[in-house]
Amino acid sequence: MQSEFVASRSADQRDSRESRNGNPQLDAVSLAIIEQLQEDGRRPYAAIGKAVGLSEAAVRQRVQKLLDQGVMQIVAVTDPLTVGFRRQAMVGIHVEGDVESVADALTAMSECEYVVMTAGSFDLMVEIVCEDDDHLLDVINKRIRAIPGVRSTESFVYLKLKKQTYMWGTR
Amino acid sequence: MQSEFVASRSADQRDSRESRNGNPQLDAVSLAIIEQLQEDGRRPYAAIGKAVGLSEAAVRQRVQKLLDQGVMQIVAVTDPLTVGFRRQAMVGIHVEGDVESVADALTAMSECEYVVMTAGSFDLMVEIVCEDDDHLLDVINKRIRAIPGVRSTESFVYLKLKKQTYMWGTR
DNA sequence: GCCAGAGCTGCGAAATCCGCAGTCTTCTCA
DNA sequence: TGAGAAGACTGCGGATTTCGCAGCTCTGGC
Repeated sequence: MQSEFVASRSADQRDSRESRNGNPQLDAVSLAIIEQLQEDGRRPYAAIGKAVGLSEAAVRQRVQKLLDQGVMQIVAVTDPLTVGFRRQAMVGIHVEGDVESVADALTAMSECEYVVMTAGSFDLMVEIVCEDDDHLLDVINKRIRAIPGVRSTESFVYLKLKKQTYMWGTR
Repeated sequence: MQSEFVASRSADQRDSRESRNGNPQLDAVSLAIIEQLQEDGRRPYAAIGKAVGLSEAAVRQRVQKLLDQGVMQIVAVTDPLTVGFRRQAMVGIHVEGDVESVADALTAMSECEYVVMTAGSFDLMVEIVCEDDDHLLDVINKRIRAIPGVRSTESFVYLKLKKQTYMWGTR
């Protein structure tokens, strides 16, 4: 299973040249490769090579490295509604004590699709994907509020998803 | 370019059998195919076929149909930080008047990665990806607040992305 | 100058993709 | 009730892509 990002990576996965924040430094060619794959994740290496000015083999090696490093992943993404998850919500969380440990507990929950630590009136924001209202209620009231350190929550139930892109770096 | 979801689809793209909300109904086999591609977007059709009990050609036809229908897309997703976007934020928006038109305006902005209409104390929530603080400030104060109907906004700057998955339907 | 490592190219074999013809089932309608 | 249309699947062969590897070039360290 590789469809998960975790912010920190182990040392042996890092590139030799890395920037201040510990992430590998990408050159223009790698960015161009990523752009190609953001348009179509199954585009052949030869076609990408032609677009970015590299041989098929070189593109293949770069893509493999980007995947190994965790810089990028190639996956199917779906509209949750279509796949049977009828309730989604963003939940803002106020924490007392250690925010990181609360975040870890949330990360471990399969219903939490997206967990981010924020500055502002919430300490954490979490996106939740559920099958129905009962499921959502259960997750928020029983599971999230039961985590030690969670002081209060505020929920924003999704009415309509208007846009969802994956085009970072294509601007 | 196909890396964008829009919630409403034109009539001719719809499946013959569709559920109440207008989305195509997926059977267990299509879900299983999606799961396979959520683990690895480049997995060969033959391997998927073996896993779900279908021929290579049948898998290929189903995948093509899922892509055409907009149920799923196969794309590269990246860690924005690695690709040079150092500031991300979730912005909650209070709207007066037509929420949909504000949402459309936000959808048109390339910095808005994610736009969703919500119930709760915000009418809209938007995820923004920027290169730096100046860029973020410009987007929020100059661009978003300039949209007619936007009454006020509240920002939550990302400190740390803890989890980001694409595993809907894999539970 | 020499070595080691990283990155690229070219190439042949193996695997995959792709289009198509044919089969089977279901559904519709006269 | 039967003809016919539509949808979905299989099998197959040719085209394309992927994959592994040997060899080349460039760079940095010593």
